[in-house]
Amino acid sequence: MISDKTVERLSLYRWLLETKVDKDTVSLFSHQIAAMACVSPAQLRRDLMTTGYSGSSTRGYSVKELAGSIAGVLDGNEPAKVALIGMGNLGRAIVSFLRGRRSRLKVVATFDTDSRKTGRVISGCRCYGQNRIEEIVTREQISVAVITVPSDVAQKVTDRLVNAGVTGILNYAPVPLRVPERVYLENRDVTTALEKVAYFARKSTEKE
Amino acid sequence: MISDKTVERLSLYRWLLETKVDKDTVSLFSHQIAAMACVSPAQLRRDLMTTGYSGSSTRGYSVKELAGSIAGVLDGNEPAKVALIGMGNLGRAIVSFLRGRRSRLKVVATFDTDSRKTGRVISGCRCYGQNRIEEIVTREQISVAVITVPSDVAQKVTDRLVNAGVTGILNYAPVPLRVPERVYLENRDVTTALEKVAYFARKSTEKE
DNA sequence: ATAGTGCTGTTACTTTTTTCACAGTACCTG
DNA sequence: CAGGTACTGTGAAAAAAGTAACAGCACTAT
Repeated sequence: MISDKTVERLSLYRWLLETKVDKDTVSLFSHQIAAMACVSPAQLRRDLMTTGYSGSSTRGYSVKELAGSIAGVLDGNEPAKVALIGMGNLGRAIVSFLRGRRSRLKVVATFDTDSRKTGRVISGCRCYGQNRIEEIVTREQISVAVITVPSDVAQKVTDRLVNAGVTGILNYAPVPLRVPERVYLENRDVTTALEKVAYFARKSTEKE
Repeated sequence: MISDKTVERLSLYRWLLETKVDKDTVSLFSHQIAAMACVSPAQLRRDLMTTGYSGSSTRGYSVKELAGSIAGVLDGNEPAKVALIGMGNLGRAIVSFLRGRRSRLKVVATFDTDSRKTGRVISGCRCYGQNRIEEIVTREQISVAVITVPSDVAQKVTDRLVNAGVTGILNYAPVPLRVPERVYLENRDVTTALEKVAYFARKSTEKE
């Protein structure tokens, strides 16, 4: 099993290869990719081990082949279907951000309780009432959910999503969620992140 | 020096103590707080060691005192000043999310290049032109910045912020940023996070 | 050809983070 | 007031993550 952090970096490497490399650059050395990703060359090579792809000692890694190799690890046969629950400011921002991005991830449904939003297409994606979570998630075989609802309903929404078959959750609500072992959960609370940054920012200035 | 992860969890504990505990609950045991935070009791106790605060073996931790003790570690004398650069959808969402939150972090300025936004107050915060970053950051002694600009200008904006004295950066642009040693950087790319979740979601369903 | 170069893949090591386990403690009970 | 209980604080062990180091390779230059 590939680790958390490695998967994250693989995703980054691929993105760099696909978007930040000249079209006429055929191959790159580990230290070049590592520099772009701001990691050590050793770390990069170690991460790439998990993909099974081998570079050449004189030419480095073929940009195209490496990207394909990473894709082979990260991607499934078809794009993962994603639901987003809670079309507040943050929810809308994320949906529109994800639109126009690469299509390995497809936001196929959004949900809200506000009847002014439900039934309409917002940021290019159909918004359903939250009472239809089970129905739509099951029907569309959605496996990934992004939670951007207020924190007091986040656990309830989560339980319903998990029940309906979701196995990965990206949580932006500032509350820890309880999920079964088999469900992968990533928390992205803005406040906590900012407090952490502020703490280290302060420590950094205090030292001088 | 307290670690990354510990600081994050301390921030979470405090939030739980302040918002998720009955006003008439005077004290809690480690396993109770740990359950709320979805961590192990041992982890919680170890984290609390860094604050120097001690609980009682029969009563547990005083809610009020513990929160105060965590604050003593996390907070500086005055609230940290925060700037947010890039008032697109995501930037506005974050600013309005942070407003009405607790005031240990104060978003004192936002920046954008769009002249329809600059000079106005958006989501309760004054928006300046990006050409004034140095001026305002220096004048207001802003130490923390949130970056929500398009990825192609993120590095340039970062360099200017760092130059103007920012020592902590929360980066939402999907690009790795190069910062000097002394500056703390936290990346929060949405796409990468989603790809990671999708990967583990898929692994989870594949196993069955 | 052959020596030299500069890379890769991988193993061994170091550091960081988490978990375990238990001595010590304050209270409660009869 | 002795024995029991359920907790805390923390050293020690384990696990995870990152770094260093180097053998081996493919090519270049002479």
